Amino acid sequence: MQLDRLVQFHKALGDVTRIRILALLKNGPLHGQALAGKLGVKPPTITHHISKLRDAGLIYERRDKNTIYFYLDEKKLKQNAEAILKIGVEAVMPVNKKENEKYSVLNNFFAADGTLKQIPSMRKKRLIVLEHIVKGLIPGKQYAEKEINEYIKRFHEDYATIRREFIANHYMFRENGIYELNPPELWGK
Amino acid sequence: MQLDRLVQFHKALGDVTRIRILALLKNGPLHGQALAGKLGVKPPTITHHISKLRDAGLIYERRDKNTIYFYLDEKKLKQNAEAILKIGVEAVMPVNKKENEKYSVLNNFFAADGTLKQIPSMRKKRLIVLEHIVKGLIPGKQYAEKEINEYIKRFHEDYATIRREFIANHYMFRENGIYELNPPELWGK
DNA sequence: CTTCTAATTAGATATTCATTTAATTAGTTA
DNA sequence: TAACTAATTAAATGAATATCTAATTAGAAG
Repeated sequence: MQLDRLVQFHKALGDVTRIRILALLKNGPLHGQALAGKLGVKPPTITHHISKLRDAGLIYERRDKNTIYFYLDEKKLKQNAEAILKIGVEAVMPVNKKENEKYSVLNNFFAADGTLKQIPSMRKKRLIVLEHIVKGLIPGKQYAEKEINEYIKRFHEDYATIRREFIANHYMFRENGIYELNPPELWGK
Repeated sequence: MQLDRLVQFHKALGDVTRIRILALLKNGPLHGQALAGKLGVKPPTITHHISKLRDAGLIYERRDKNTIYFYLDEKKLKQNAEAILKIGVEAVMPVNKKENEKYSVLNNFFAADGTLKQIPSMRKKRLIVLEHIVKGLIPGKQYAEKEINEYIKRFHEDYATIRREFIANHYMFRENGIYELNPPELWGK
């Protein structure tokens, strides 16, 4: 996933020692011992940090005798640094098509404060919205009609319509004026 | 220090949840509960992440009734994201004038592999170089002349000159052919 | 004044991670 | 082959940190 690469990149730069390594390598390649000396840390520490930077694709290396020179890949650095500016919600929110559709419907019909802006007229979208609302109710709990109305009003003023939809689409059932959730496999049927 | 700000910024983006928050806020402000819902985490988790993003200067907020809306500061985001591309060694290596001078002298006279390219003729610079070399010796330990020579040779072939400079500038003292470090307060006197 | 709601703080837990020393590997040179 | 050097790996330790539940605060509305 695109997202993980971004996180990895920023994690790689989220450390003083690594930023210093990076700044040093900007002036040209250096080998491990030189880095360790300049930064006042031990060689294994350099190995550790180098491997993180390498994993993030920011450096490459060339061997000369026993000495390995580390090079900064400035192009990759630039690419990654700018990636965060271009990222969009798609890259970051549920991936599969179904979930994605669900997400965009919810995004369209619910305001940022969680209230329902409008009841969808397309049945498919309406079901998505109903499911979202019904998820705030407790399975197995018995609700008086008044309770249900109050609950629904937190989302939308037309509680009567939504309450009827709950029943008609089998999200809930009613017995003697008491409402209760159906098991999820019946929802929307 | 400039460096710490950079680290803080990248640390702030080095986490999946925070990158997601950021991507969501790109489409406009959201409040805590909305973020928690969309991301599937609990409100305290949002508070936690928001405060990191806020500390990094990436978001600001506006209150409406009980609800606090978080806004992405896209300008700051851009500035910080690009800062890593512009950073130089100065920002990342010893800061105060004295240390800085030290650093550039060492950089000029030592090769990347740690060897001394040339013994400085200016006394001030020579002292910096001597101090650097002498720091590899163990305080309190007694060295035979041969050991000292061997040690110095790792830096420069003219070990005799450097060994004499050690004594003349009080980095070490000699007693019955045995060498030992002086305490640092005597160095260079 | 009481109740409600959104946000935050406190405290706990489990995980990640930077650093070190000691041991090992890989490659060079004699 | 043996001796050396630079780098890496292994293992240990201590600090930072992502998340949660439970308790608390701050503001709004009845």
